[in-house]
Amino acid sequence: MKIDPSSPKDLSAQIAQAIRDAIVAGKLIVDARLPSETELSDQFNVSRSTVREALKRLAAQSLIRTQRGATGGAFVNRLTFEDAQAMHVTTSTLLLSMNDVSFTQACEARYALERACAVMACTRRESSHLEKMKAELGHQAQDELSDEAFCASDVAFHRALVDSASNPVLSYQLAGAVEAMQPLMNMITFTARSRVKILMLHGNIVDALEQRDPSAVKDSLDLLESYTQALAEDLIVARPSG
Amino acid sequence: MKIDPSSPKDLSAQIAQAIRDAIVAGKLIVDARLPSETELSDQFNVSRSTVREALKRLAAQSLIRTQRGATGGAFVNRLTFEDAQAMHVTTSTLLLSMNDVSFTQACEARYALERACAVMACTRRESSHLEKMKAELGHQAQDELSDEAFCASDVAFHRALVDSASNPVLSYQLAGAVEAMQPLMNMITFTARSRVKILMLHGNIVDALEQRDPSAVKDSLDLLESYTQALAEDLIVARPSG
DNA sequence: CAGACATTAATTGTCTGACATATGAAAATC
DNA sequence: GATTTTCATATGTCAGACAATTAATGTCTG
Repeated sequence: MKIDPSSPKDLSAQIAQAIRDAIVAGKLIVDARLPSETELSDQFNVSRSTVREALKRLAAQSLIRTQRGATGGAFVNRLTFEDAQAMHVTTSTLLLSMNDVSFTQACEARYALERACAVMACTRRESSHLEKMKAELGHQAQDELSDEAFCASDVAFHRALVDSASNPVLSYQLAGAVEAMQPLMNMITFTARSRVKILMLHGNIVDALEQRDPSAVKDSLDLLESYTQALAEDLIVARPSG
Repeated sequence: MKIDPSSPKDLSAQIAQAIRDAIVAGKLIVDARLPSETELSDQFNVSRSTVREALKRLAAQSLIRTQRGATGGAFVNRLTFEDAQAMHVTTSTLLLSMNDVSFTQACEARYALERACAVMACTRRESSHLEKMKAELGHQAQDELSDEAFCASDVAFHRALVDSASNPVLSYQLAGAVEAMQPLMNMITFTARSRVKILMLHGNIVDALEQRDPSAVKDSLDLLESYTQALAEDLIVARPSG
């Protein structure tokens, strides 16, 4: 692991990259302990502060964890699906909010991915998944729900749908797409009538899943997508200024 | 933005979180300049080193960029699809390598997502996409290619397929799934015979896309998935120890 | 001997102050 | 007016110190 002091990049960035490469290449395996900060500063011939900045960069990516005390130090972290998913959601949310992606485009991507799960979910879904979805339906039927709460339940419903495909890799990949949509969905004002319609469409999805009917699931998702897009369309027409 | 000195979390982690929250909430917009490190250390009542560690954490997530000099400082970064995609690929790759995810599971997720693009690609694909895919086919036909190079071309082919759906949100989401598979694919030894077969299946996909035939694209992808899974199956049988 | 308690050593977390380096803007000079 | 110099400001790096945490070790006591 070599460092170039004349590189345009910060020393701490170079050191972080060197350690990251070692992890990706498998030279540092999970739970392996890195040399202490003092040892690293000797190896790289930089100050301890610089090493620490490098380690903080890696910690921000959940690549390492640190522990104080006698047997402490920095350890290669096992990246869990949970951690990765949380990072993915944050990144996706910011990506959408910072790049004025059209609602149409984001929505299209989301439903395209969800449809991909639908077929698998039909063969794999268990009763617990259906119960989770039905619980969310019950929640969405409450009149006094705020728009935000309605959207949050909507996200939970779709997360359950994705999870019912019983493939954690798929769930992880789709979490970003589904959850990152929430801020955009929150912009929609759901009237009582639109809520009833969405509830009905959600019900169709659950029914189709219950009967393990892939094409019915696909059709219900298509309808829901069209309706969501139409609601967003109305929003743009109603508020052309903002 | 408040900091709790008695919290179990590091001060630098708390400060990073506070600034991150401000960015996500839109209180700090793109290209906004953060207070200088000295000002931040006064505001949070911590030392400059602690502030710097917090800023490095944010920089590691591409949330800010820093610039030296008189008018320099830390600025809120516009997260580009390119940045987000690179981060997603790194995370996904590590996630798969650290959690002994089965080839079957990862492969299944990948093809499920690709199928989702297929329908859209049929209506949206442009000739440039087809040309890119055909170029990769030509590449894959070369006998002297190493297994690694063959896999790399395979990834490029599938990336082109995903991109031909012309939805950047979709491309971003799928890049992780497709590219993270490469290390797993690299474990497969591609015989001359299996290469010919894969080449043929890839050809079928391109043909179906050219004719804008969604069900034909889907069928070719199904065949390719089955064949890939079968190759992996052979690998496990042939090398049960490793 | 067993358990409670104190000591110690190792390690990260934080602070302080200094200097190096980069860079735009203002001032001085031609 | 154009060019050069100076300067102020900001991040990048370094060095050294102390605080806080924690496991291992040593010590005392019953």
